[in-house]
Amino acid sequence: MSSDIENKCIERGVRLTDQRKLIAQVMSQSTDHPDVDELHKRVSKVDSKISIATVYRTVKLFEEVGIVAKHDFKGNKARYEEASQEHHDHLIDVNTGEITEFVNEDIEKLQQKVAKKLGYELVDHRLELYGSKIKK
Amino acid sequence: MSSDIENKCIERGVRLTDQRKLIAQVMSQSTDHPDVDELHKRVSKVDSKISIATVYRTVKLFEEVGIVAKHDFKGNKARYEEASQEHHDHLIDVNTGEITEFVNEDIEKLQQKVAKKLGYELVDHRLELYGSKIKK
DNA sequence: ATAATTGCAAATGCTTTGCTTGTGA
DNA sequence: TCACAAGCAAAGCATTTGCAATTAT
Repeated sequence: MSSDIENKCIERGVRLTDQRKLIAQVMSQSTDHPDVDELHKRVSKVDSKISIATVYRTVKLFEEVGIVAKHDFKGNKARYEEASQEHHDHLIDVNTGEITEFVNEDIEKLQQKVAKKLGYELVDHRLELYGSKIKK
Repeated sequence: MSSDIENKCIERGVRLTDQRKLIAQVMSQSTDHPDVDELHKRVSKVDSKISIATVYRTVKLFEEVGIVAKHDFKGNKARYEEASQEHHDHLIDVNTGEITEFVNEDIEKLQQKVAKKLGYELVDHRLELYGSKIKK
């Protein structure tokens, strides 16, 4: 019954309030990458009294403890997704905003290589592809 | 005497005011990637009456006509650089904010390939590496 | 001449925060 | 019980904009 996110909260000492449980549940069910407004809309359907400040605080907290991932794609407000074990990057449809996740090991390796060559240890990276659907 | 940016303005029908000339000159001389505040500081040394609103407007205009490039690196305000003919990506020093530009054709090709495989035509992309200097 | 640009301050949009009341462990 | 969380409204921060005065062509 309790979601994966809820378990992670318990593990990581995050106090479980009704609001957090609800936000966790909505995040778990979301397959897209909602922004805070959208998240607030979704949780409001269940609890109409929940404040958007709480959504902001919760999403930030969840990010800090590694439960969700935050993305600042071009020209938009921050969007969130449940943190997954496997790293992946994103392709954003420039027409619809739709997001496709992908993994490419070759690119990952090349990034490491580039950083090293420049004298850096790679601690993070951001790779976003922006594209428009090819009609077939 | 007139900078490269000034010539581009003339070519592209951008009216040349003293403020724009000054901002163009400062951008041309900058080898780093200054944000609007920093740009405003630099131009203010020459013209103390220039408004930050003008810097915002100018930088936006220059971007629209392809004279400068805007970057929204993680967690910071927008930073700008003079648009260069050759595409490049950025490695950001997480400790100092220092930026190193790089080009990697293999990564570029792989990005095209990934997009294509997912059914998209690649129209834009963003690749940023975040690293910390390796002491030797 | 006159349409575009500036400077200023007010407005914006997203996000954070102070404070008082409510609540999970 | 009592430190922490929620709700609300106010504050912050980067950026944009309305308007009257100024300027480039």
